[in-house]
Amino acid sequence: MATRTDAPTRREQILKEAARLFAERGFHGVGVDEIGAAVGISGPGLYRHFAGKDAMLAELLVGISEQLLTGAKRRLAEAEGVAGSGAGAEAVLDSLIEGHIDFALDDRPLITLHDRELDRLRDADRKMVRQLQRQYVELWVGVVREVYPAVAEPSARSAVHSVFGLLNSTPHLGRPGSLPGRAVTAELLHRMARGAFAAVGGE
Amino acid sequence: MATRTDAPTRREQILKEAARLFAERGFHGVGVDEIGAAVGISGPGLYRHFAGKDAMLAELLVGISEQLLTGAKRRLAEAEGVAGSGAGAEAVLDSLIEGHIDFALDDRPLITLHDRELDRLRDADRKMVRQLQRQYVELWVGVVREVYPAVAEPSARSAVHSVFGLLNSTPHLGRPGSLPGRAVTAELLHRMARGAFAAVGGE
DNA sequence: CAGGGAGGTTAGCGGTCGTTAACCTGAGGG
DNA sequence: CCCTCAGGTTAACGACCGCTAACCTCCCTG
Repeated sequence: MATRTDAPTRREQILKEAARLFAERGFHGVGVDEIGAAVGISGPGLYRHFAGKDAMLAELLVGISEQLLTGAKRRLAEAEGVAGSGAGAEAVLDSLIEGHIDFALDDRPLITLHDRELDRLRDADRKMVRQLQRQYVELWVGVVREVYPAVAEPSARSAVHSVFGLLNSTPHLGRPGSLPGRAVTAELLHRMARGAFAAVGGE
Repeated sequence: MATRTDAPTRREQILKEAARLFAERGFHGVGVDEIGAAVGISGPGLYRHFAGKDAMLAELLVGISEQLLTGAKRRLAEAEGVAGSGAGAEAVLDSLIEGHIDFALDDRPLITLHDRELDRLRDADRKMVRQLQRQYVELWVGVVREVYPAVAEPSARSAVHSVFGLLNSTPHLGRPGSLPGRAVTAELLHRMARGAFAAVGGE
């Protein structure tokens, strides 16, 4: 599956810089000239690679949602391949949390965009992103209810959304340098997420 | 101190509608004409009440920050008036959580703005908001470390930010109608917040 | 009853932004 | 050696947006 070690294509450069700028100043707060300047070309040159500013945001958001969902499905399948059921659920939940934390720590601008600029999309794109997000949430809900069978579905769904809020708080934790180390932060977030779920499950 | 039961002034109407619109479409995504239309006047009429669009956002964000900090200080003082120390810390933390949840549930647009549009402020306003936010965080950190003395300060601060992320997830919990009831949601969030802190404190 | 301020209105200016048009250039292939 | 085409460039257009100017109309008050 050829993990990409190639140099990034121009398209990828643009997407990365656009994500950073959108996260910093908001979709409407960034001009196409700035995005172009960030990759060394100027303004309208972007239109050789994207149909428009909207298309960049759409590709970013759809990409994020797909990546999250695909990763979660893979983790679920891997863990179910090992054990039959029961005790495995805890491990799956841990794996989901770990995956989400990796994403939140490594792609902070994307995490920021993910729940901030969704409404700027054209209808078709927004529906697609919403659907992917819903699938991701429902996957978590299923695992959570397997670990804590006493929790009703609406509560589980609220709990999942709230834990996402917790995990997605990484952009507020100070710039990468000031953190006490990536591994320590990841461990802290992981424990808090488990603690939050446990508080719902342990009536 | 005359708890306001009066009809809302025009200024307050404008601020409320502006908050809603800013939260829905972002600061740059809303025009002054739309804000005016939302309160029944049109466009430039707003300038009889505010110096400009920026001033509305500034007043909103400073107001939120002051309200949060003031409420937290009051709760801290009240609880310290009752008990001397020790066992009271738990009660103070519960009170802080309760206050933050009330705010997150009752003023969702403001919660959304609070961590989303801060960068659109003029330097002076942004510094003031940041300072108020910092005081609020530090107040929480102090209480958390009183309840869980084993937690180092940087961890406590990260934990507080993350719990804010958890509590501020209310805008993602579905529109007010679909919630299982305000009291139930508040209880759920409260338990999750306590569970998250406990997971950090109970090594 | 004069007058003045509070709170509106519409017209319009200046700047910015997304997008298109027209043109240029260098590398690869027949 | 020419042709093509990917990937740039600058100029410019049309729309929109924040804000000001100029004006109007009540309502209160001396």
